[in-house]
Amino acid sequence: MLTGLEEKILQCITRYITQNGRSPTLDEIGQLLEIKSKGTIHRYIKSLIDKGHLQRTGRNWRGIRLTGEQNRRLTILPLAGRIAAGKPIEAISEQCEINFSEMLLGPGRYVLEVQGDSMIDAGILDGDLVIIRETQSADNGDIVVALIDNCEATLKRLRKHGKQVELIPDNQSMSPMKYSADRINIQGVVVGQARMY
Amino acid sequence: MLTGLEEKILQCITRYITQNGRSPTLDEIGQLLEIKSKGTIHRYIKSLIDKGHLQRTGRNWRGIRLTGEQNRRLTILPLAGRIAAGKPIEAISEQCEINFSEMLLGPGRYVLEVQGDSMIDAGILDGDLVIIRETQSADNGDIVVALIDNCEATLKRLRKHGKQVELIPDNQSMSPMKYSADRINIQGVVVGQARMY
DNA sequence: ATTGAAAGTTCTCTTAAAGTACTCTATTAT
DNA sequence: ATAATAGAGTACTTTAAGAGAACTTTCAAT
Repeated sequence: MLTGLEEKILQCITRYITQNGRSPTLDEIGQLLEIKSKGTIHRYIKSLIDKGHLQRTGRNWRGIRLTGEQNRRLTILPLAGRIAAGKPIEAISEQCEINFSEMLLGPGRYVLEVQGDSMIDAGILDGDLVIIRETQSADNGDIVVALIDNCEATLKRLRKHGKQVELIPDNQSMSPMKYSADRINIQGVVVGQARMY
Repeated sequence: MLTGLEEKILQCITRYITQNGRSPTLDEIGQLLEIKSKGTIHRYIKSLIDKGHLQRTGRNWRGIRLTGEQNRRLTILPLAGRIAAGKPIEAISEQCEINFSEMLLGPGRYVLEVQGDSMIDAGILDGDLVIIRETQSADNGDIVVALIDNCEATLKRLRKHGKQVELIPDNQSMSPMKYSADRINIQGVVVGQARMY
């Protein structure tokens, strides 16, 4: 069980890490909580480590880590339910959490900002972010980052016809384009899409 | 765990490589970061190599490579650039990272799975996830989770007209609905949207 | 092939900042 | 009264960061 101060310090550290990407120093914690003595802070950090809520990486500065339990909270949000027009929110029983790290993490992931409306029917709007997994190969129907003639890059849906490759915009007012396979270089496939309001 | 300088040097190298296509010399890094001693730079390059964030190709000049390991950070992904149909990927120099934790974290965040097509013109499709920030108040134009008569919940765009509240679906084939303000309860606003493929 | 400038490597020395280990005191609940 | 919690403060150790000297290696011009 945590005491009041332990709780406050743990929250403070969690917030600091999520905001700044690295852990705070003792003095910074002290400033945030208006505690003047870093000796005090240190004592409670230590008891939090003993209780298993924090870890320490070596003796480095800013070497406080959250334990796995808390770390998971960073990319997991509660999935409250389904929402549809005109119905109460339908509570979900089985899977009650959404883990974004599956989408975000992994080797060769990076983000592109989408410009233009060529994928609008797939719900990818101008300004959206797409998360790309680097790969040279892709399946039919995948949305891919394709390099045409080693020069132009574009985001389109892929369809292969033998030695022909078709790049299909998901936009009714645009037409698909066909290329011979050797002109097209797949750079990656879209594994996620996100938008912030 | 990276120290402040290690972090700065890694960022500096990444930016230099994306801008110039080759890695910088120690002195160039020193100039960019206003560090006079290349011995210092070298020390941190070395520890970055030890920690697996950089590689060295033989003993050539400008022989530093990125490993991609640094992309693994929790909710921060590199923003590689903008992509538009028919143009090369436009490299982004200023902000080269996207921090998803801003969207995902914070008090009172939860996720709903969207059912139906009522917000399709806003790029929110059936099956998408929306990240909600709990709040009772919202501004005109916000997409909100609204509770009608304490019974039905719905995801709509909000417009207030005095004591009237309009809930507008972003779907041309559906019509807005007006309610008196006391029948509507705002439960939260959409702060993000995500889709996984 | 030689050579000199540029780049990289390996040290030592220094300073400021951060972490650790204590002691002492005050408050509060049991 | 006693124990648990909370805080101040002091002294000390360790780490991060930087300067700079001395050295080796690489590269390109001759």
